[in-house]
Amino acid sequence: MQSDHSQRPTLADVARKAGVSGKSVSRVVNGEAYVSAELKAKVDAAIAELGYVPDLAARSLAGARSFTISLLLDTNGQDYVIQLLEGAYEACKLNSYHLRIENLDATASNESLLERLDEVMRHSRLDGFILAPPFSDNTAIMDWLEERQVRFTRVAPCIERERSPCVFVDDAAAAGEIAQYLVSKGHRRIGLVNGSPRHGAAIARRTGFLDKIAEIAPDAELVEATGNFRFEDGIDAGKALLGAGNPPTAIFAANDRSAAGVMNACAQLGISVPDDVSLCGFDDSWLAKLVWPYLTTVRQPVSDLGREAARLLIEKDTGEGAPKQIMLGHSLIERDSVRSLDQ
Amino acid sequence: MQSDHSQRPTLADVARKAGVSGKSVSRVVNGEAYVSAELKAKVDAAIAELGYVPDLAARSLAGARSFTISLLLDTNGQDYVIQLLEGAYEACKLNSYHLRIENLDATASNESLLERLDEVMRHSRLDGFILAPPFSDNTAIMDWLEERQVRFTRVAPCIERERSPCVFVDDAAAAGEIAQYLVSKGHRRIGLVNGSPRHGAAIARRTGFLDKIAEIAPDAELVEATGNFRFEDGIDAGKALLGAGNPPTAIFAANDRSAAGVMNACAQLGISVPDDVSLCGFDDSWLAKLVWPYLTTVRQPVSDLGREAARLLIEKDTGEGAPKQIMLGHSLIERDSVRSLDQ
DNA sequence: ACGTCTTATGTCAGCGCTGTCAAGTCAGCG
DNA sequence: CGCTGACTTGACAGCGCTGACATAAGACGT
Repeated sequence: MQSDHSQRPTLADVARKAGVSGKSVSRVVNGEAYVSAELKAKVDAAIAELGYVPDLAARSLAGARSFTISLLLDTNGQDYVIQLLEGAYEACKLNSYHLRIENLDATASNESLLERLDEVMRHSRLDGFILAPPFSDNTAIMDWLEERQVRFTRVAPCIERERSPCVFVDDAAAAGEIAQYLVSKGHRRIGLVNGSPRHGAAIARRTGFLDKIAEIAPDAELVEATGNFRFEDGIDAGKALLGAGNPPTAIFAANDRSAAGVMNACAQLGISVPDDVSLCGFDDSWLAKLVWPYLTTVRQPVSDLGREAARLLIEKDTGEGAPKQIMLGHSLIERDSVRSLDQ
Repeated sequence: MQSDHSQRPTLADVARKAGVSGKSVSRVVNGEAYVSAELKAKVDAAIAELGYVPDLAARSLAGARSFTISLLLDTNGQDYVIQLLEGAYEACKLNSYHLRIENLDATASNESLLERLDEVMRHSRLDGFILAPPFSDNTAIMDWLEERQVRFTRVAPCIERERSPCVFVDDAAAAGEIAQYLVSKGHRRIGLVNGSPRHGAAIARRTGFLDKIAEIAPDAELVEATGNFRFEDGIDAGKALLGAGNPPTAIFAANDRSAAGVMNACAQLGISVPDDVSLCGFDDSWLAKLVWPYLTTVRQPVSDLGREAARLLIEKDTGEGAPKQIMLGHSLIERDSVRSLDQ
């Protein structure tokens, strides 16, 4: 019944076909040193012919590595989660790794987070962790991991970037570009909807925005509103900013979600975007095209962030002198929510 | 260096502590038959004391099962993906299973889908698949899987439900409830924004809605618009429905996303929701609370669907006479996008 | 010519578990 | 009272791979 039990060729099959020892095949597969080009060629040929794929279970049982990494994130209300996942998965697939998702509640106490982590660790062998925001800035988790000598990489950390391999975008520069863009469109009275003070990224975006404005248009008026990255915050901020006298001609919201909120406030107030007020978001999440007009925003290469973070973790062995901190580029996505005042 | 190499207790440790053979521990862990209560008690005590957790890698290497299942879905534009994932993950975690995500492009040809599946199968041992929409209605995939005797369960299938274990909600009944609700609010001129004809669910929703209207308010006027579940479709449909003379007083869109599109069309047309037109969506996805006013919609217990689908797959052994087709309840979520005409 | 180091390949045990088979125990039964 | 068959437990090989170690063949220095 189970005799057909997966015809998958084994390492031994490859060895037989190539006329070498099993260990040699293993060496080739793992890219170990001291393998002659000739032997490698023979083995590679046999592998290709048989369509051999190493068995993960056997590898992790026999060796020190588990070929499994874990992604720590909070799916709650985060629009980039899927893209992050996609990127990380891709990198894992490419390297024959498993990816485990660990969905934690970012608002939970550090103790309960660590407890959960402990549970995770004792339930499966893990080669390392990817820390997604806001865990990428959680020093308690980093301490805990380091203490246990567990490797980890971080996505979009804002603090202690040299503490681990990490990938990020330059939030401040990106926000600065938005500032530059709005100023170039003639805006001089600008509203700013801030993000959660718990996210370092929110602070970087604010600072980058403000600094750039001060640099290129010191005469500009700025009005800030507090926020927390949520849709409702955007609504409130939008009402606060636009309901008062002398409203700004443009608003920059720290993420797309709160920008969508601002847009809704506009709809409620009978204000037209972009005719009456221009609007910029941040993230280029799927939300940016679920509002009308489509949102001008900054694209973060989120799936690339996920992919690179996974790659950094996986390639610890191979990756040698490569820089451990990777900054990825962002780009301003011009859509329809900003209008020029110069005409 | 690697001497501390995970203190995880092994089956042998448990056996020693309990004074029984390793095989007996294995029997208890796997809930096999022919184990005396006495032995089970001893073993359970030892397991608890040691905090023993079976090693997945060793289990799958030694046994026939891999303790890994795969979830086939298309993340593209689907708002329920994360919830589905969460549910499936939870069930897996609970049973010490691994979950692999396979993200396929639903618009690809069946050949390329099957090719991809083949690749997936030869790269990892898999105990089975969960087919999410629209793959849950793909007979080519089902044929292929059955041919290879690979087990699978389906989420929200619309055709051949008895063909495999599956979980679903009664789309037709849910749409009928929306119909009833709108009629009870006094609406008699109603618009319908249809979903993708490729999704069986879209057809069920339409039929359920129409049938119920015919039953309880045969005098009602219905206007249909084609759609494809997308935001843009909602915009187009909304404009078509509301731009013409004698517009409907209420609109039912086949999913939240296109409902959001309708809402945008309203904003563009200067039509107020719900004052000028009432609006219902379907899914209760995140989007329902990312529009203003919040969307009245039908909640599908998506994460439960995921969880149950995984459970059905995992418990094939244990689950005996249990029904293989599970229908989960839906519920109408009344928010702010519908108004009563009776006052 | 001989030891020594580097390179290249092979042998073999064993990771932690389960499948198979064997070996017991004990009830019921002719 | 011995025998069948349903239970209950254990011994042991081996899943597919890698780590540790052994071995062998040049390269090099003295």
